[in-house]
Amino acid sequence: MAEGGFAAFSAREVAKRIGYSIGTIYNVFGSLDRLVLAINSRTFGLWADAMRDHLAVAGEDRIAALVDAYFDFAEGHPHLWMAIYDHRPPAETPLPEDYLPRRAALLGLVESEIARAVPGADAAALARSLVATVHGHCAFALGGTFALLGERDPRGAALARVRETLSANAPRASGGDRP
Amino acid sequence: MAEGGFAAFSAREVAKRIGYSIGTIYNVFGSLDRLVLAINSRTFGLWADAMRDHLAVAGEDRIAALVDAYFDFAEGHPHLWMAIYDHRPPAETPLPEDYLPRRAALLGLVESEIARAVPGADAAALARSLVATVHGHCAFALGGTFALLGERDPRGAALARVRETLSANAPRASGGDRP
DNA sequence: TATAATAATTAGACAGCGTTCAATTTTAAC
DNA sequence: GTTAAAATTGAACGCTGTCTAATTATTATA
Repeated sequence: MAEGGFAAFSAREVAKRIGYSIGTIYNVFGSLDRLVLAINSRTFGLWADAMRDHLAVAGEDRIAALVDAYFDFAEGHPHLWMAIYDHRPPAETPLPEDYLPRRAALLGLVESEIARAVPGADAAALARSLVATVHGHCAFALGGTFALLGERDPRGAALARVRETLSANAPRASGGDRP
Repeated sequence: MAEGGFAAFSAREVAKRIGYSIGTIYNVFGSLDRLVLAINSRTFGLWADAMRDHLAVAGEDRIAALVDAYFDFAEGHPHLWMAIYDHRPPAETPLPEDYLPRRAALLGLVESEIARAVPGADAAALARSLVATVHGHCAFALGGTFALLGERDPRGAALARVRETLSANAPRASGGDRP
């Protein structure tokens, strides 16, 4: 998956590489969808770890560190990152038991920083929306859309948008986060 | 494509439905990638038309109309819309001749409105970034991510983010678009 | 109109895919 | 050592994208 991405991914290739037969893959995971979900669940864990590492060595601008960590992981593991969003299993496909907790943990990291940066606001709602904002920039960056449109600093644009939102939702003054 | 989406799309099925053989499809389009690109190119045209229709009947809040048009088209043709972003052809795949112009026309619609709303700013850069912002919200809405995270008003969130950015980049005062 | 040249169309062949399942091998328990 | 349970296998099925030789249809020319 990390090599060829979601489109080139195949259960048969997995079986070949780990030295098992295709049948065993299906006995363990049940379907290709659930195998991919297991991989994506693992990716959420890796992603959260990378985010925590970034935050641990971050200076006082933890928001910039967050955005950087987001982009760094996506650019460092583009196929793993894209597989999360490229894969659209049928709604009834059961999720691996770790899937939701790991995904929630990842969002929780963001939410904590938002809550710290903007104490009064609805941190959960802001976190969801700002993750969507950064995701949009990251998706356009990795997918080539930004290159097509002449955008050369996706990170900078994403960070600018995040800062604008945090400023606008800051507790007291509405013009910035610095008196 | 509109029925089953990108994952379920097949050149053989297309051939069957239009009453031609699979070979003819390949003589005309050359590869599945280029067939999908032709479909996506058409989708950009449909999308731009829908945006223009929305703007034509919009009130004075043209920014809200823009965001609404974006979401309306994506929600009205989810598979067509997703196919644009789900499809990742090899970089060397030649694009249909209308592909780039149509895509540019779509962005141009946004850019014009941004330029009107925020006269002084770099409308092109803002348009790219705000489209990414709205795209992120739309992708999370259609992909189910927002449902998973408890977000119930993706449109409202997207519009709020756009307004914050426009306010922050407004020519004179930095606190709002209304004196 | 008859013929030659060009274009359009076809369907079979190939390798690979996800999925299923009866048969087999390995492991564990007694 | 024997039996019960678990794990593993790979062939079979219908599907996919892609290629290509053969065929048909169309057009231009004599």
